Amino acid sequence: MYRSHSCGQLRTSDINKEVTLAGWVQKTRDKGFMIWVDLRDRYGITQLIFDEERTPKDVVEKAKTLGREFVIQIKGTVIERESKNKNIPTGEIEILVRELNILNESIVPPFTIEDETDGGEDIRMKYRYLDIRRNPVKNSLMFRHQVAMQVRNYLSQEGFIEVETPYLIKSTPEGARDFVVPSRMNEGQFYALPQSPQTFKQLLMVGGMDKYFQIVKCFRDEDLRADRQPEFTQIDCEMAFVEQEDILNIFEGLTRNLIKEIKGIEIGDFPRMTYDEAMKIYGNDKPDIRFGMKFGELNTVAQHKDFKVFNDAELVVGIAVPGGASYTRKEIDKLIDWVKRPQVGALGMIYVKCNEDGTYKSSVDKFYDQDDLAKWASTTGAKAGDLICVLSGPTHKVRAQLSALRMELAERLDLRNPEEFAPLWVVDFPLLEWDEETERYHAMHHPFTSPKPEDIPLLDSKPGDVRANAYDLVLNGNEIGGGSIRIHDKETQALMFDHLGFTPEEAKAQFGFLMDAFQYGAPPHGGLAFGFDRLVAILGGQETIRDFIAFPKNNSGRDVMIDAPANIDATQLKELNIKLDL
RNA sequence: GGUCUGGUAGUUCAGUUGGUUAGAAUACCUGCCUGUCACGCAGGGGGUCGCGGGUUCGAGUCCCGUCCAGACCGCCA
Repeated sequence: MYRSHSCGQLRTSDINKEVTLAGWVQKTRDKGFMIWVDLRDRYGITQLIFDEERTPKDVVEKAKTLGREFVIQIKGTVIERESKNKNIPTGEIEILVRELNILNESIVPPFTIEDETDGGEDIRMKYRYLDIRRNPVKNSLMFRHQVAMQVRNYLSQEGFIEVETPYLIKSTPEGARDFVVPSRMNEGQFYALPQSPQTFKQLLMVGGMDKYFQIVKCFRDEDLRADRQPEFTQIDCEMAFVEQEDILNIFEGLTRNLIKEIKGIEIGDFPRMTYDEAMKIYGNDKPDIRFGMKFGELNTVAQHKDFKVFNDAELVVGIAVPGGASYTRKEIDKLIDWVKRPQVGALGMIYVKCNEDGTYKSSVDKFYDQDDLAKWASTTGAKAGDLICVLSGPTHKVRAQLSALRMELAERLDLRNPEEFAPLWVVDFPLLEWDEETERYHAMHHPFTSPKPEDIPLLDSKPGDVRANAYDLVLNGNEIGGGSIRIHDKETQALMFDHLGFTPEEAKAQFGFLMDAFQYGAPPHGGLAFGFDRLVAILGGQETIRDFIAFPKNNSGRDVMIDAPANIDATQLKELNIKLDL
């Protein structure tokens, strides 16, 4: 037996017990006459004491050789501390050591294994196994486990079955880039890793599984972000014999349960908003509704004067910044520079200070009088003391720009409280989206999403106006889930592929298996998938998902610890019939 | 593919207008220390200033290129 207790376990009630502990040396404090060692494991820290009067001499000598992160086992007696430490749970006791066994030594670690480490991101990723010994990372991984357990319990109780689907599947041109895997046994052919188990879960519905879920890895070969990894985990769900309303209710229940059980916060009915409303009010299909600063469209109250910039614009839109009237000229200029950065891309910004005395001072006083500006203020909901920021231009671009500004200002004004949770359903997404690059429509969600029946006549005349039975679950400005009611008959699916520019032959080659299945009594079905890493990070109050993933990739998609991806040798390439052209 | 920020001791960083032998904290090593717990005290070791080129009497500092890291835009059905 390596240990009788953990390092977080012993209390004053255990005094005089003979115990065996094992763990890592967090720190030694050698006072000469006495040596204290903080012994750490997953459960906590227990202080060991080596004393020149009470501890055998050879054991004291051995204790002097201990370094940070040595793995040791000790036998000793639990005693009461002479001076207690109120800051840790085990702070009233210590172990008077009788026997010390060094199980393994450690070279000096490259950074300190403490909550506030001295190590930067880079070095911690290279030595991730040391990083995981630290409380913040360890706790994040344990938190993830807790959320996963809650999800499994909830869905299982609701009658969902977890079914595994294959990772080696077929590449398809739709959607994100695939990671591909060469097949040795099938010369010149490749598998692809799934971007999601989408078609398989639909086939499970055809198979009568009725309620399916899976906590599953998905793979997308696209550039990374703080909240995006090339391999990530989804809570993938699908149900048969359901309408959109059923799905929203079930997964609203799951989300509400998670927030209650994990965070102890009760949340009522989730608000719902159409895609069109979200774009109009927040310029964004995943609005953060923890704070206001709603868009006010100003075309009717700003396009009647000689200000050409506004008159020529498709959309003139503003937001009220709480307390912004006190900004200095310099601060406002900096804000204007911020929206003019290439990442945001505005050509300029007009502002109106709403003074405390009820007057207005704007950067366009030459064109607009106090009555005009008062109308702007009422449209944007600006109060005395606020600053109205106004952008203009093509609708699509201006909304994105003002939305970026809204989020940036909320960040600066500290309006994004990570302990507050504001979920929101965004519904009625467009079915199709025009792609400038390929000059054709592509599916906004995916090609298996059903159009709203009443909009099907528009498919030929106004494809961009067709709405889908598609919905996203948004939490604090992040898309944490998305799904749709699927197409479940061959004819509609064929019609869809046709509108996406597939020839019938291409459709059959790519998705023939699905359309075949639809001919054998496919039930109406639909579902939803949560981004699990993101969900865990947000519940944990963090922006970045990396600390909730045990071994994440860096910005360039590399694992710096194992140094992957890497070259493979000539024999492997030959076996796979692959020649590199570099 | 693009924009921005950064790269100096094991680590986190400072380094002024280009000017003597590149600093601090922490970590590490040695010694001391009768209750430490961010222990304390004294001493010590530790640097190809990411890499390559250029300007200059002289470059950590200025210029060009390049590599790496991070944030973002594009991209992510």
